[in-house]
Amino acid sequence: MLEANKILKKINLRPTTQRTAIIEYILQKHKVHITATKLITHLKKKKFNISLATIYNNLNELADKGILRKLHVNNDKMWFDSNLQDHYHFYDSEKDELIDIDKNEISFSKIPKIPRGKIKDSINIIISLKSKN
Amino acid sequence: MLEANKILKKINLRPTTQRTAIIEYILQKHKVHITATKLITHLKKKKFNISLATIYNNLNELADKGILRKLHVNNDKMWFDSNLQDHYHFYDSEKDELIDIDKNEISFSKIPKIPRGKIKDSINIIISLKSKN
DNA sequence: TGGATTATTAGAATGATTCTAAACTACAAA
DNA sequence: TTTGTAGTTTAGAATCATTCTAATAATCCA
Ligand SMILES: [Mn+2]
Ligand SMILES: [Mn+2]
Ligand SMILES: [Zn+2]
Ligand SMILES: [Zn+2]
Repeated sequence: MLEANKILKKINLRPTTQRTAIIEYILQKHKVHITATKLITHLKKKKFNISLATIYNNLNELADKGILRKLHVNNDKMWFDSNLQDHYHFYDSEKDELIDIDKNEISFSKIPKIPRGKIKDSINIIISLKSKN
Repeated sequence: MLEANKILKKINLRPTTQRTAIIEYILQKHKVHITATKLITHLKKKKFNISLATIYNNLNELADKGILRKLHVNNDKMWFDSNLQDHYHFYDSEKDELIDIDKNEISFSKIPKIPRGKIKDSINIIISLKSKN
């Protein structure tokens, strides 16, 4: 059984050709940052036909099941991240590309006091890059 | 001359009633995080009529002139921040509200190596909050 | 194998933002 | 003051990412 389909079985989703294609893309690259548009473009280039709605349905479903994580980078589009570790990102705006920053590449010597009655839900750190002059 | 209009004169924009209203709102609260929709709702409540296009035109123009800063929080909408200091944010998703974190409330004991050929453009830190239990 | 459940899809709907082009206003030169 | 011009506002259309709808198709398992 395909690795992709083992994953689908584990999370109780039927192994359709569309899902398998999406998951195989994710597995192949191991650590992926992808958007719906980038993914459909990639698949269409490989002559694999799929609708945009299916891409969204599945990326969101995989995020719900904890296989992917959703990232807000800028207001343009939703990113899906296959790296499930705690980590942060560089954003290369010229290439429109995210680069992982391992959790232990950043450490804090001082962290802010959380407002009372609240607890931390998630920390999002994005370091935007530009070209050296 | 109104404080708002002094600002407009300094940045070479004509003091229209719409602009004056927008800037007065920003000044009154001193440190503001606002979105276009929140602002138009506020102004309409005060019986001040203005079009959404004008809100966007002006918030963007003020951002261009360095009077406001644009913030990406999530993909829903653009935020405009009147706090020009280097700082970070808590995001209270229940209230849909941003809270400033002063630059010196966070310090780093380790910072990641910037990829070669690139330099840091901006650092964006958002700590999303949820209610305790 | 049949029927229920789940999935895919095209196209419509939604929401934020920008664009267009026409009407209006501020400003300053005469 | 008047008036021409550049700058501004506006309604509504356009755009783009995303979600929804409801019809069709595939998967599953009794
Ligand atoms: Mn953006
Ligand atoms: Mn969002
Ligand atoms: Zn990542
Ligand atoms: Zn702020």
